Amino acid sequence: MSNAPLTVPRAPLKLVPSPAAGPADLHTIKVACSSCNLRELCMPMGLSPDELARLDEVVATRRKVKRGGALFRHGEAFHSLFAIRTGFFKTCVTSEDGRDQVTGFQMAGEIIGLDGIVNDHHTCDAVALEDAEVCVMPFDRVGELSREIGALQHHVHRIMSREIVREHGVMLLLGGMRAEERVAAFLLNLVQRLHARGFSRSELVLRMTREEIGSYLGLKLETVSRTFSKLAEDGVIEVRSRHLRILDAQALHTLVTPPPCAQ
Amino acid sequence: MSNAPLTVPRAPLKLVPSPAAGPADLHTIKVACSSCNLRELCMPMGLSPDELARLDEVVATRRKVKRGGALFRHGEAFHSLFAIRTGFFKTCVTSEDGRDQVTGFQMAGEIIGLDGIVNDHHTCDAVALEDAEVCVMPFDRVGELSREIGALQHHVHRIMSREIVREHGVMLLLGGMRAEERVAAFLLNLVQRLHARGFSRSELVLRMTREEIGSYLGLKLETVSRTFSKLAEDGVIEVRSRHLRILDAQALHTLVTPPPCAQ
DNA sequence: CGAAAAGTTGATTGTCTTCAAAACTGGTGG
DNA sequence: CCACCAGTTTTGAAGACAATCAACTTTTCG
Repeated sequence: MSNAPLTVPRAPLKLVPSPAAGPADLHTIKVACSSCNLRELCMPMGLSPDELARLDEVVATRRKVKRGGALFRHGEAFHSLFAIRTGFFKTCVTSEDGRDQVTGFQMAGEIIGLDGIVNDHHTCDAVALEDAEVCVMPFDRVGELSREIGALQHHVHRIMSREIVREHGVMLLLGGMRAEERVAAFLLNLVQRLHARGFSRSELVLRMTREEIGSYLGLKLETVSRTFSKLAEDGVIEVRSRHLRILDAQALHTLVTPPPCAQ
Repeated sequence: MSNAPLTVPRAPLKLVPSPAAGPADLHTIKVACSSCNLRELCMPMGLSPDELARLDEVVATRRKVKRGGALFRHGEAFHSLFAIRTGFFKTCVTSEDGRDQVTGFQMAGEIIGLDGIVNDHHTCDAVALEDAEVCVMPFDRVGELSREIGALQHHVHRIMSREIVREHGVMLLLGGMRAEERVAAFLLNLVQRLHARGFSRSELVLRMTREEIGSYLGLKLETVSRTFSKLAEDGVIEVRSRHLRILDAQALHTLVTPPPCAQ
């Protein structure tokens, strides 16, 4: 089996390379995964040229989603997985009594829609937090091609497994951490993923509101705001509305992983 | 307070059908999924006789795990998925600083080990809460057969998707519910799954400690205990150590889904 | 520009945790 | 068979943390 490193160090990709689509209708444009610079984020590696060419068959179309718009909503029929090309999404589940819980924030190269497989219906909403574009990958086609390309099959399994492991991490966070630790873990995770995509290791723009962060972290928006202020006071971060700079990454790490004696 | 003894009949229905194994070493016995009465829980349905026969190739061996023993631990190499034949497991993740979080409780017919796929290493521990037996399904073999049997491929996808959706539910619970709601949701989920396996709809034996319940629900063990006591006081449940009876399922449901006005 | 949305901050309340002690359970060996 | 012991569970009292309520400021966007 591949002994790729556990955390995949990604070369700083230059993202959002002006799709150069021209005036044609984007919804019908054929997109070549084989020439997409996000490939290494959402597609398997080490394919033969032939397999690479076949991979292009997976993506049927692209689809644009305006900021605030939904890529899918819970209850809708499930047909496709979506690979984010540009933009930023949140996914959230809604309980029967109307409570809302953000289950994740997704960015370029990540796959959403996995929740819909089990019952052929989406069980959460995927909402764009900024104008976005996704690759539509009909799940039937993914399945067919998986049967022929072993690497793709394994890749699909890995993506789903990764999501399960990610959610374990969120459960750890929600289950036992205090507000400051949650926020620190959130920021570190976000900036790490952004850095893997070629962005700064210390500066980021929050695409979501305090309320959405709070929902994700199991906190109220006031608590998120207060925690930001506290961290800023301590010189750990610098916040100006949605622009955030990490001044002391080490301090954030220490917050997430307090020394055993310090508890 | 306690009138009738809270004894839960072991598998009144079809489960655990006297393995008919004979004296041979169980670890080398070939188990036929095609004749396993848990098949409908862990295997796809609607297969042809031929496919059914081939399915038997998936399970290599069985493995017994004593109460308190680990089926696998985080860090161990991943080779196989496990289908629980008998017994009861918990899975838990451990953060760097030693914090522990139970991520789920698993019973007969459920699949564990999915977390190991992404990095070829398990990321959580699976510990038996009572003597247990599992079917060992080498993941390579699952993959191979999936390529040939479409229904199996889809089934694997569904199982992983189901786990993702389940975890969404846990996030909803951990993110926003109060102690009483969490405990109510936990009990309803547990008894529902037990009922699907032929057990009582209202009586159950908790295989885990208050502390393990608390870890799963993001509460301290004292809070779990207090909440049980409170629910018992209110006549919603009856608890005697690990034997529990649900007296008012409707009340539990109402707790989990409070009327919109009660926000 | 002006209204609405988002964010900040303070005061107070409520829920859960923490600390502590006692009671119970189930298993073991005398 | 019973006594005993460790682990588990219950319960009480006090304290901590985040939620809530509220007022105000800033930012965003039509």
